Amino acid sequence: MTLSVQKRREKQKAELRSELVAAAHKLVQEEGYEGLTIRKLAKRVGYAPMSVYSYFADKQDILFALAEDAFETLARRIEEHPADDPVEALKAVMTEYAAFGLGNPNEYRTVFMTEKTRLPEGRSYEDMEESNPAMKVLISRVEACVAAGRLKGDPRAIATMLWTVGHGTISLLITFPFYPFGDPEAYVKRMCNFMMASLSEQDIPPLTETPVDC
Amino acid sequence: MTLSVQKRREKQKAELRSELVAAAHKLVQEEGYEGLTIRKLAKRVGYAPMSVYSYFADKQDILFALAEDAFETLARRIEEHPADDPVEALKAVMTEYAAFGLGNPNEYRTVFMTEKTRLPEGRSYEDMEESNPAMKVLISRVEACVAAGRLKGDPRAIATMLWTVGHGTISLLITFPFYPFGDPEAYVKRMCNFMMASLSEQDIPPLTETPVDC
DNA sequence: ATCTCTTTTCGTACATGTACGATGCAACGT
DNA sequence: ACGTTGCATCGTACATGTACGAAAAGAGAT
Repeated sequence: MTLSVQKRREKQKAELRSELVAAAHKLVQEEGYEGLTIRKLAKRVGYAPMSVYSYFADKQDILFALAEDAFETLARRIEEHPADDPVEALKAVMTEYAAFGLGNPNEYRTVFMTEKTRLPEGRSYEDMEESNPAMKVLISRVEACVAAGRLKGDPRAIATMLWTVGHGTISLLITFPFYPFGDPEAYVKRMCNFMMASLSEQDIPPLTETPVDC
Repeated sequence: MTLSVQKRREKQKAELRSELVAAAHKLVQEEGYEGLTIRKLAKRVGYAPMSVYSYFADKQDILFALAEDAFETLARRIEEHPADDPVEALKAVMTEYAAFGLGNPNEYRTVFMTEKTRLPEGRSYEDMEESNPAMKVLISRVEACVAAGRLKGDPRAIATMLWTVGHGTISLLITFPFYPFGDPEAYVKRMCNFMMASLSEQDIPPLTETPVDC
């Protein structure tokens, strides 16, 4: 029964890992994001500091795990959102996404604004789409708009452009809170409406490998 | 001559500071961005590590100083750019800006993607516009487009929206190089052209403090 | 039961940013 | 000339992430 032993080991390891994530979560709740240190986390679960590295490659890996939890909450909130009109449904993705980013700047930052030295255990962008539930629902709602004739063009390209603008909006609002964007929510809605109005009047070609002249 | 003494002191200090910046620059050239440490920098100029803190508040401050140099180069490159048509001149700002960001990801990151705990010695967004030469030229070229009747609406709002999209484009390209945007330059041009086409068909209202419903 | 090999745990050590306070020096008031 | 005051310099110390390798624990073969 070598296999079953292997499995048990892996399950144990996964359990300990999520115990660590839970402890990290609590630590962040109690002492703030910068209060999360390897040593404190280890002490919480009764480990030696270096033992944490049996479960996480480095500190970033822990932060990613925390952020992943948060993003799952986001995906759930998006799904729960009413979606009568396909365009409104798509707008809801962007506004929920923005609300999440503004409400969870640390998590947003670790996922979307930190250097990706190594992609976390995955290998291609497909992992990113798989692992980022928000991206999946974004594409599917773009496809719904295209199917309904409300948008025209390549769904992936449209989704990528929406992502680009949404990310630009959120990350600037996070990084420069003192810049006079005006009301953050109003600015998010402005960009969202602007994009939908603009996209609905153009046929968006697929993303291409070859450079194109101006 | 109390004043002259004061001035001399300040000048000396400024000189030493730029000597430090120069040394930091050389260090980065030679050993890469993460090779820049306070201790190495201090050793280069024959100081004790802690003496560096007489000239910089912290390490971020040094990185900002390095980035400022780089951004001045960017501003110069933009100014040098041919600008027959006002719309083309505006597009040139975005493409040059993007080329700079993609070519100097570290500097771009320190200025636009790191947490702003304390704004560097300044106090309001005006400092940011003053200190960021690229922003100044962006606004002035937007104003030129509005004056020429090629764009309609509030120049600051238009510039901010362009900045938002440009930043989203650059920062995603920097952060997710493996995502299939296609050719980076092509993607930059796509977003640039898309924005100009879209903006030219809408009247952009000023940024507002009050939230607006959808 | 004993030995071997793998995996998990952890002790030690190091580089780094930086807080705190001491030291020395230069300008100034008397 | 002399004490005072302010400031530049720096020595020491600490928290932190983490590399390296040792110790311990567990599984399988004999």
